[in-house]
Amino acid sequence: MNPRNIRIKDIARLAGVSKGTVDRVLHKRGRVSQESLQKVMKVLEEIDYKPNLIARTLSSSKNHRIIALLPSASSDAYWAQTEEGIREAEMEWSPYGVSIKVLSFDQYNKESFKEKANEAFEDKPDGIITAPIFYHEALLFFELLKNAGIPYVLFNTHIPEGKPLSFIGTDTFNSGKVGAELMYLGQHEGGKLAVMHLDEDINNSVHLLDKERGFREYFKNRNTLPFKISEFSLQPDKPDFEARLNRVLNDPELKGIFVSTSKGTSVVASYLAKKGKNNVRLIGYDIIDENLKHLRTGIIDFLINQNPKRQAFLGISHLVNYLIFKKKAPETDLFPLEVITQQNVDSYLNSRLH
Amino acid sequence: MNPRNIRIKDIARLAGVSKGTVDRVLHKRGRVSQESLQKVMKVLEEIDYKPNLIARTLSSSKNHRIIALLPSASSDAYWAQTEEGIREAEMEWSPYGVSIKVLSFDQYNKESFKEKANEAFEDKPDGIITAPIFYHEALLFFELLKNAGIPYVLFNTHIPEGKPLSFIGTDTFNSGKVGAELMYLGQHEGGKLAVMHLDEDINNSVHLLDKERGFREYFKNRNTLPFKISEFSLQPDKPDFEARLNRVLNDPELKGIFVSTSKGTSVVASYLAKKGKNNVRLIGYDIIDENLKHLRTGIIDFLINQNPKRQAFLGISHLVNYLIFKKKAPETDLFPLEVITQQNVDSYLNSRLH
DNA sequence: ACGCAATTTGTGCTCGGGAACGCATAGAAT
DNA sequence: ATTCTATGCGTTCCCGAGCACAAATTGCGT
Repeated sequence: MNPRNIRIKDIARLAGVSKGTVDRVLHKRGRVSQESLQKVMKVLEEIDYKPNLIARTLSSSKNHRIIALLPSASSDAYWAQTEEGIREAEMEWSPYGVSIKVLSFDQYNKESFKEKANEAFEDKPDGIITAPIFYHEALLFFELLKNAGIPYVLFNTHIPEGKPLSFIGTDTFNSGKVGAELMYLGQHEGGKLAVMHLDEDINNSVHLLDKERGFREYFKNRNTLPFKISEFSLQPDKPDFEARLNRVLNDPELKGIFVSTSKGTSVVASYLAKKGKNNVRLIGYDIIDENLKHLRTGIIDFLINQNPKRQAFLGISHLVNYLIFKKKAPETDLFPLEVITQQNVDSYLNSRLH
Repeated sequence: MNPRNIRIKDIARLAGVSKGTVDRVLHKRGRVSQESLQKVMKVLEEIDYKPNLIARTLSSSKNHRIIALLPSASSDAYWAQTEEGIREAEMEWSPYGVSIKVLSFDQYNKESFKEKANEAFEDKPDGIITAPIFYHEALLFFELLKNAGIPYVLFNTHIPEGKPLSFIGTDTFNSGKVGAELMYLGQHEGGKLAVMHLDEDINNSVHLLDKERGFREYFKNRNTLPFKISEFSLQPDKPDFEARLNRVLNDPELKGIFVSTSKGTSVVASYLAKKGKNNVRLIGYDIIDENLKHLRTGIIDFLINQNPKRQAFLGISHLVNYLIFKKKAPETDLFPLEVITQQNVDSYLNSRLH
């Protein structure tokens, strides 16, 4: 009310020019004489002008269409949570004229991604958010977007060369280290540990291998290494899957399993539950329903939360802030590596998304 | 651009009235004939009108003054982080004309709170955020605020009877359970456990006792209870403090210590470090610098993160969203109970505030 | 000195919602 | 019958930034 904010009009008055001139100086669009420029600059130096974001936005308040290009939610609870985050973000931002269209592709099929990416591009949206799990195809897509001037935000999988507006995700290498730490906790006698990658193509496994590297790194650092770590890449749809998994689980020396994906975690947990085997420490990823169940029974000992819902939600928020409020998004927004246990899982389920 | 949002003007056109009338209907300020009301209501039922938040806010874009009434940051790293959160929130919201004045009181002195609370009230701000650690004094203060129509948000300590706009904090009871779980982890042989409350007046200890209750509850639920839990309330400024603390720490059967405050955690950690005693599991609260140091050396095994910075930041955000955007804040915003370890602490330090 | 073009500067409208204002009409009070 | 009041309803301006366009000024050449 009283000490009102400084407006362009005020600067104009102080500098003895018109608001049009101040506007041109502020936006560096030239057509200003040296003299006027000096006068305005001088005033700007003295006062702390902060444009009214609300007013600025009002005039350009049109509808903003965002496309979310995601792996299909129907096949995978992880991506279902992602889509939930997208939906919540849409509710949050719809009063600002933001609409979000979700395009789903098959996470095991590059062609499907290419097809949907093309569809997204043809639609000429105002912004795109995607989980670029196919490296090369994504890069080509980004090239298109950049040329068309469509801003895009990545989450889940980082492709720095893609130069996105922003990346939202976790530090996969360190999440492996956290997994290892939790494995080591109060379990120092040594034995065998298994790192498992399930159901994943080589294409999108860079960040899974990062997790494994981190996991191994932790034990490397403690030079008295009592553990033998083996890696297993199994595919549940292959006929020999169960046999191979059994072979790993039946090893009496096996002390722990670290699974690199949320879905893989639930698969392994189910097998352990079926065999009634609770003496192996199981550490995996994410609070998807099936993992939650096994966490409560104690089959799963720890989950590392990648927070897919929040990743998607914040991705949209960064995009919207850029589109509407012209705020620059952080280059990378790395989430904390959240350790989920029986006792704190409910507090995660009950907490709000911001 | 094309499928523009529905505006008041559109509703007016569809209903065959003027926008003034629609406005009156929307805001229920009467002075509308039954006939016009019917027409407008009918249109409103058919379409999904969402007011443009940006435009709505513009007209009332005045300065909003918020007062943050907090324990002094100079004496306590926990409250220093709180103040940081306030400052970051101020930066975030200053483009919207929000200014925040921090009033600090002595966390061990009720009179100091009363004095500052009065000062805050006299200032007639547009909103108040406070950590109401003195129960009765806070209630009186809230009464004042309610009568004056000044909205207030609480964090850290919940006083539901105070009927705040919103409470931001953690579930202290369950955080005790998490502490107990971490204590029990891989440590099942039994022994003695100490719960410590340091440096706290009885006044603001309700939530500390909650933590203790939660801690005990966890062990109560596992009926084969191998641990004997004792409680110690010590005050570092008392002459016998060191002696009493020593007596607890020297017990060879002591297996773990759970400290209920951030400051207390660092005090106990320092003593353990000085004595070179690393065979006792220490679990405490918050990533303040001194705790961080001891976490890295392994003196502290786990920290439960109450996230004071984020609590304050979000408190302000809820208040601002209410004041400016007329969004109703959540009644309670309980944070997840974050488990901090050596390996994930950096990811917390590096992550952004939202 | 004049004309014309190039540059500089100012004006005014837009965005959408909020609300004061003022006009018109109907009914009540004098 | 005339004044007064209450009610209904449309118009208009405001908020502050952005931007198009018109107006004003300068500069240059003849």
